[in-house]
Amino acid sequence: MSRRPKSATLPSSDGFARSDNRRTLLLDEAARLFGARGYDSTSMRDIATAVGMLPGSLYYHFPSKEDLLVAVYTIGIDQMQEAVLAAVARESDPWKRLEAAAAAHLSTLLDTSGYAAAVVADWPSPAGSVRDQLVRQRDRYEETFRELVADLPLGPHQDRQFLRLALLGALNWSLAWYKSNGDSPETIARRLVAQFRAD
Amino acid sequence: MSRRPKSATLPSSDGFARSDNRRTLLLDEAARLFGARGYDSTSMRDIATAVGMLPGSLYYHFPSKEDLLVAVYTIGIDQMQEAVLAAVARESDPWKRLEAAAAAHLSTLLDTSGYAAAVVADWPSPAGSVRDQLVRQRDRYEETFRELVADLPLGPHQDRQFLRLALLGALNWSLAWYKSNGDSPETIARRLVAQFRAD
DNA sequence: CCTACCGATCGGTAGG
DNA sequence: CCTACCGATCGGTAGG
Repeated sequence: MSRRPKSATLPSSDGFARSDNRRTLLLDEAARLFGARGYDSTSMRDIATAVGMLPGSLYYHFPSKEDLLVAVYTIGIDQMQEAVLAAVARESDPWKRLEAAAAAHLSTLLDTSGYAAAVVADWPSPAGSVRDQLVRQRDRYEETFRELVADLPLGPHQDRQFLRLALLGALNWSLAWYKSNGDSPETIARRLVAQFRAD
Repeated sequence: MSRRPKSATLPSSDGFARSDNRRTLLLDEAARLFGARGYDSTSMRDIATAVGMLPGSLYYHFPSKEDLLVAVYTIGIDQMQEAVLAAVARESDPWKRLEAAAAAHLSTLLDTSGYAAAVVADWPSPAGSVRDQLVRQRDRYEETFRELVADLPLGPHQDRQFLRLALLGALNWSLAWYKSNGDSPETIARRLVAQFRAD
């Protein structure tokens, strides 16, 4: 459940630590590219160039492109989960808790690292054998939002299932229109959540 | 502003009409594949196979894959625009108008033809020279929603810009979770809109 | 992690 | 719209 491969902080005096630093760099660049262009539109050569390796060398670290995606995806989900849980723990009012969760979700999603963006950008995409595994990770993450919505006092037209779907859609779709020169992700998240407040 | 290339309804007794039927079939299959898998993940060979041509033959109808996307995209936007305007014209209450627009948007988006789905699935993607053209078409379409939201009586926490962004996000993101065996697109759209009603 | 390479697939074209 | 083909690029591998 750590955000980054743990050994990235080891001393670099031996081959193992250096190898791990390269692995971390590789993951970072893969996340950035998958997050910005999507899995299918990113080639192993793109990643190799970004990280300063030759294409074949990537396979020393990951057996396939799909395995690389799974690693990025898992870190991305963990980052969001960790950020949301930490943010929610500081609040007690149900709407304030949801606001905090949305702000954490969005600032992780829109940060430049791209790990969380890779998760959202490739939401339905990878049709291969890893698909079920990725979907399960997402479902587990969304469970937190289900619980947050369960505590909300609702207006007469609202229901919990579609409030959750509408909110997550509003948040995730911001990837399509967000420009980093305007409101901060936190501000955007709070203003999006505000549209669902009936009181 | 027609939904389909007009000549698809011409008699098939000469070469021109037959050629146009093939062109329409080609567009239909391209839309279905772009909508389901996205532009980058669909090859010209996929489309050729679906339409029963050889790969090189596609270039008799469209000079490039990008031109094919632009044609699909334009039809997709036109379909949504037409459906929304027709639906809105039947209502006068502001919320009922927005509901009707959302229902029209979503049933076009989730129908099996894939034209509108191709628009939404490749929202940020095509980075090439056609990008600006596609973005302009979308912006024009979203103008209708801007006007619909302008007529709404709002709650104390709401504002028109973010209500529009949140609603369109909630609607478009349904592509990520919609399964055709549950609620109808119209029902889903109305329930999503209901989450924003403060009264 | 590099060298050197593989077969498959990609968008696209000339000529008919 | 087919035949026949192009150079470029793809994910991936053997051997060191």
